[in-house]
Amino acid sequence: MRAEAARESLKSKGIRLTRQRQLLLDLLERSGKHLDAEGLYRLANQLDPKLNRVTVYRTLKLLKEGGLVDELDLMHFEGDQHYYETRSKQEHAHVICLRCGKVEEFFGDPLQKLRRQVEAHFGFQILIARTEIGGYCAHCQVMREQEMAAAAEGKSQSKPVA
Amino acid sequence: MRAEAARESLKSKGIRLTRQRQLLLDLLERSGKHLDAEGLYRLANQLDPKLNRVTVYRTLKLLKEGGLVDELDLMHFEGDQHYYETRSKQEHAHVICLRCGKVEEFFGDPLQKLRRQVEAHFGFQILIARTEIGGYCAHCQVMREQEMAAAAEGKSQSKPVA
DNA sequence: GTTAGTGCAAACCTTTTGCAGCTCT
DNA sequence: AGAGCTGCAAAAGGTTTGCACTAAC
Repeated sequence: MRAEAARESLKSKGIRLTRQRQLLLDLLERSGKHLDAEGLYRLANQLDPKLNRVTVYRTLKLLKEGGLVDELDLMHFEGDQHYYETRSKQEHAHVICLRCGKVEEFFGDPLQKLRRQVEAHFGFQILIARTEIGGYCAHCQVMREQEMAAAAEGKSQSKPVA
Repeated sequence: MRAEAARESLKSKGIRLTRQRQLLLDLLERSGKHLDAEGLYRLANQLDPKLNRVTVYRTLKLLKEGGLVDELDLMHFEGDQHYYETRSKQEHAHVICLRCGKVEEFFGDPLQKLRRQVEAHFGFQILIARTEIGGYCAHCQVMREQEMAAAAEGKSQSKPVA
């Protein structure tokens, strides 16, 4: 259904819906989100071993320019690559745990309010908005405390606490 | 004043305040914000021709890890480099015009509200938050309309509007 | 005097480009 | 037929690393 819309959108711009592009678009929509170019390439390459990494980059660029996918950085948790997600849902922020890498999505009115205020305040026409939040998830906050305690103990090994 | 705090913060971590680091920190604080590594390098290099690009990268990494500077992407308007600003002011969003590249800063309560909601909703401990908004500034909206009109006319040159 | 930091060169990773051949329409 | 697209190889842009030398504490 979503895929249909995408296809229409591309066709209307005189962009060819080749076998490779269908594959990539499908994978982006199906597979859990936040794939980077390399990840998408690996998935695609399993299904079509001839498909080239360059085609992935070119297709992602195309979809991004066409407004069909959004580009994310996810706080560069793993490196400097970009991640992509289909522009399906409502606007949301990405919340990334800097310890375990888990990504949560947050929907909420502050995002819409922010958008409206920026438009009003600057007379700005918003095309893309991206909010990324980094920190520690509930689980990793606990883990970190343990890690810190362990590290402190390790340090005072030769001079144990009285 | 700000510089002092930064120096203290570094010293307390046993990090040496070398000539190069002082220079870079000063430049980051003085010069208008949103410098990327290369821009900072060029500024620094004029004052100390021996200072190496690598030192800039290493120092930026250090300052980022120490929470003294924030890293921005600015929607990758000019490329895939990162930009840096000292963590002086209150939290703000960056609003980037995708035509002229101008960067505005937006302060406003939606940002704090968002932060509080995310913390409450996920039990998340936020370390960094980044909001970047891309689109067209008031001025460029007008320019774009003119450009579009001109382009349309160019296209229909051989077949002018009746 | 130690330990941390610098400079230099070279490597690295991600992404882009040039070009010849292939493929949709 | 012809514009658009792909694959391959090679280059580019941004950043990191290994190592010997230097400087801060």
